[in-house]
Amino acid sequence: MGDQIEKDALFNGFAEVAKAMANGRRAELIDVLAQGERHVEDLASEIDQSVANTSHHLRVLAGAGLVATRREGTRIYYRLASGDVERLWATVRTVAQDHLDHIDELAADYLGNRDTLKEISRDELARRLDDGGLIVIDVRPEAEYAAGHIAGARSIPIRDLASSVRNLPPDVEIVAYCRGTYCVFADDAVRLLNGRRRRARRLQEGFPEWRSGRLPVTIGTHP
Amino acid sequence: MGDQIEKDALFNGFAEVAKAMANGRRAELIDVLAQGERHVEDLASEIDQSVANTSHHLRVLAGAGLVATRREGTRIYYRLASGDVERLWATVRTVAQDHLDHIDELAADYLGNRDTLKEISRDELARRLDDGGLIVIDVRPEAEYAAGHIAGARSIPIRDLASSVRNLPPDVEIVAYCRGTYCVFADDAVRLLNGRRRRARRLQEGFPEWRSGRLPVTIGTHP
DNA sequence: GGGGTACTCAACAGTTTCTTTGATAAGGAC
DNA sequence: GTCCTTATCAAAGAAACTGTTGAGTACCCC
Repeated sequence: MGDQIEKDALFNGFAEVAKAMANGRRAELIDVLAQGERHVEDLASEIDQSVANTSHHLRVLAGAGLVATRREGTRIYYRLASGDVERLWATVRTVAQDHLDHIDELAADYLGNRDTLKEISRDELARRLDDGGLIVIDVRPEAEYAAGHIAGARSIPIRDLASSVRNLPPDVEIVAYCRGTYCVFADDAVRLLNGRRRRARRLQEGFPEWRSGRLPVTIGTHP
Repeated sequence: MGDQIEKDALFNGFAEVAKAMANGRRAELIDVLAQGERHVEDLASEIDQSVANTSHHLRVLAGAGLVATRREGTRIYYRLASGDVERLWATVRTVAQDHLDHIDELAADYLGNRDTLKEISRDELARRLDDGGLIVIDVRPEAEYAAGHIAGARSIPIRDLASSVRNLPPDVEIVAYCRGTYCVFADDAVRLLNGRRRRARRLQEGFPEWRSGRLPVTIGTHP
């Protein structure tokens, strides 16, 4: 017991988990899967990769135990293996944000300037949900809305928002949310709505944080 | 804003953090550094690698912002950059333990059979520290004891334990602790003590968990 | 059973990472 | 200033990883 080779093997085992996340495309997959389960073809188009490559990366994630699968006919649905994996991904983002010098710059390049965007915190939204006088829109792809969304939110994927603005009642404040702090959908939604002279704010966090905070969630699409 | 190339770059950034932990030797370094700061030569002998290779891995960790340094004469001391990094390492271990099929086997190979070893929880030890009637020994290397240890614990590195048993008062229960759940030092200590007909238990967690639980800690060696 | 869809597997070339070796820099002792 | 210790750097071969291509397998519908 306690010899060097076995110690190395054990720590290599721990490193396998990190290795599974150690690729940008796999990180994207985990970020998407944190929203809810999706099938392979869907995931491939989401991360803009070939199905074969996406499948390959998903197998790597499955090999490290980070994701699990379910078959439904010809489709295979992948999901995160547990809330621990979600927590791991959140911790990686936190450490990157706090300690990696250039992550702010990369985030700014991707997200653009957020200074002019109004925000609302999770807790404030939770309070004001009951009061009414507020419309919450989920601007993620429909599949993610179906897999779970903030109770009372309406699904308007960001691609459809421009053509759907007219259907939103005027003079009511709108809150848009998406996958999380590093997701651009809600930003784009608020910018678009502001351009149409609507009052709009962005939820600071995303759906995974809302769900893990045990705030009210609905699963499935409404009739 | 929001284009694919920039999105990929951002997620590659997040993946850098995971990549930094994605090597068994670097995982060992993080595990040792979670105990407190150490200099390079010391770390090299701890993980049984050349100084050059250890230095190389430490530069990788520093590049990802996971460790920070301090110079003291010719020595350079490395430490974890923050409690976030400690938390990240703990989360990786948790996920590996819960989701990686063969980690139990690897742990068993390294640690041996723990069935016959008595344990004590962190909370129970914290309660019984005040009562007395208990000796706590820190069986990690001296440098780790010096960097911080459980208040009231005595430093007896595992290598010195066999020759120091006679100095421990008889008929008093002994609690041994080390780096954490996957550290073998306390196991070996309890086995050795049991062999000498002493009552001994192993602290379930290690020093990092004790410290992050805000339980009483002392820094430095005693006169 | 035939044909189509959804996904995985195997092989391959290009790239990156790991460890070792030997050289170089920075600081302290004399 | 010279020598010694400590740590980093540079180069190089071996090993592992990435993304693509084309073949193969599982399931469904007819």
